[in-house]
Amino acid sequence: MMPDDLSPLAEGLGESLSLDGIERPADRAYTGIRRAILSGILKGGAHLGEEALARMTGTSRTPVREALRRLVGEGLARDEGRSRFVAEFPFEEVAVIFDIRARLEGYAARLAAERITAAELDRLAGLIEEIDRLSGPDGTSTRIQDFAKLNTAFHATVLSATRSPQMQSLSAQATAIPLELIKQFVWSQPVNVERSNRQHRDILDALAARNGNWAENIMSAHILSTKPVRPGANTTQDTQETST
Amino acid sequence: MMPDDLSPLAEGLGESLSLDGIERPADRAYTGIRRAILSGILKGGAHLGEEALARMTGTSRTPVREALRRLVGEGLARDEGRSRFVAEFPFEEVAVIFDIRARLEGYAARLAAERITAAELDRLAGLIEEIDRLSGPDGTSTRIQDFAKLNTAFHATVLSATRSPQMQSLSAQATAIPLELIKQFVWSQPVNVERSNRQHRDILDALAARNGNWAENIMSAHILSTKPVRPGANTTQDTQETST
DNA sequence: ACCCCGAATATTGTGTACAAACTCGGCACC
DNA sequence: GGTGCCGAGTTTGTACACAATATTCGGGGT
Repeated sequence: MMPDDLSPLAEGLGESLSLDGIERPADRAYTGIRRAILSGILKGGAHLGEEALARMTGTSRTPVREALRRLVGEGLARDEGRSRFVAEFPFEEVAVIFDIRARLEGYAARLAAERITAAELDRLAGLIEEIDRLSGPDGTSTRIQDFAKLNTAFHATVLSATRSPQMQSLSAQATAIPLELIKQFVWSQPVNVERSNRQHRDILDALAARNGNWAENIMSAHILSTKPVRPGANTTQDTQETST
Repeated sequence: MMPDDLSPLAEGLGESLSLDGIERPADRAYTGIRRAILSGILKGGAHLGEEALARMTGTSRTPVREALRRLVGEGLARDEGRSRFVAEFPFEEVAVIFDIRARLEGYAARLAAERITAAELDRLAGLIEEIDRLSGPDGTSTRIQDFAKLNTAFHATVLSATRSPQMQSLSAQATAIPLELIKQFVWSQPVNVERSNRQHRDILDALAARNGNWAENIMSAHILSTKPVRPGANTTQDTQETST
């Protein structure tokens, strides 16, 4: 049975990897709006009108509404009165989010150290090698997009090794930040890719050793090492209120 | 001093104060389903049929749908295939959630120590006194419901003192757990109310002293002191993988 | 007897119509 | 000339109708 009803305006931006080839409106609306926010097409503070988003994503208002609810829940959009707006991330807030991630994913690494499987450890090792291959050939940058993908996969693997739905849900929320901000602050320095991967190796070692304390602390340090620095700050102190 | 500070997550057990007596269907659906889950009326693993919930809450499927999305986002419901089910909280997961809360709210206390206002400090002091009055007159228990409300208000005040929407959103999610489980594990021992309030006083002192390190650690300890213990465990070790 | 296939049923997904609430602008009245 | 009220337009909220899909049960075939 072939669905002859291939969506009329199917081209759009959607290059989804849906297994069936079709993509349900709800997903298209959600991923479409989300990507628009994360990529900066929809800027912080922009009004999220349902009608306009429905046109933009090629669906109707119903899927858009549900997408908006989810986005509000994830912190990418905010309710304000009756309508919704793209969440804004002032620098202070981004800094807080990184400190939260340091603690959250640190604890995740602790849990993972107890529960991770050999297969998952292998996968982490594979990802580390892939990242190495990225930074190996041509000097450093230009592949930031690829690095981001592999890096996300690495962290996602650790997260899923916790076997905790709450942990995964909370981390997902804490990780959802417009890339603009990250790129702007962190990934401007190309050296970070190699350092980051060295830390990945340490994390893998800690997990393989089943050393929860080590895993928590190295993961926490890993994330703090990527914490953005306020543009106008040259070197030390200032917003370094973090430690334990 | 109740008017100004209406924290977003103050709805815990709180009864909504419908101004006109009218309540919008969306709210009724959301709070209705949420309370049903938290109170145990809808048990873990129960199927959340939209039609049935619409009848139960006296609305139509549309508000129910949006409520379900939000609940999934909060971790109280889970998607499974096409439909939704009440989230289950095995003991291991509850333990993890408390460890997460210890870190999350601990960091919240650190932030609050930097940003809290005198008015908020006063409010905290007032709440502590109210809790004292609860446990003062008649021995201990029976007022667990009142304690829960004041305790929630205390923590919500600290959270809102962080001025961080993400922190508040994440904590709200980490705090949403069916009360059944908490009561069953933690509040069975009546002594905890007094000890808990002594810790509240310490937290207040740390905040008033603007000592972020102290605040983080005492808050973390406070939450860990209420962490459930596996029913079959008598005394020490076992699931005590937590520390830093 | 068992397996596979198909229809009937139940449940969710989507679109749309309509209602309610808010906004903004103009006009009248003070 | 300023202020307040009222109405048109816009946007969100709610309900319902219909479509699509999963599920279950029954029948027929091997």
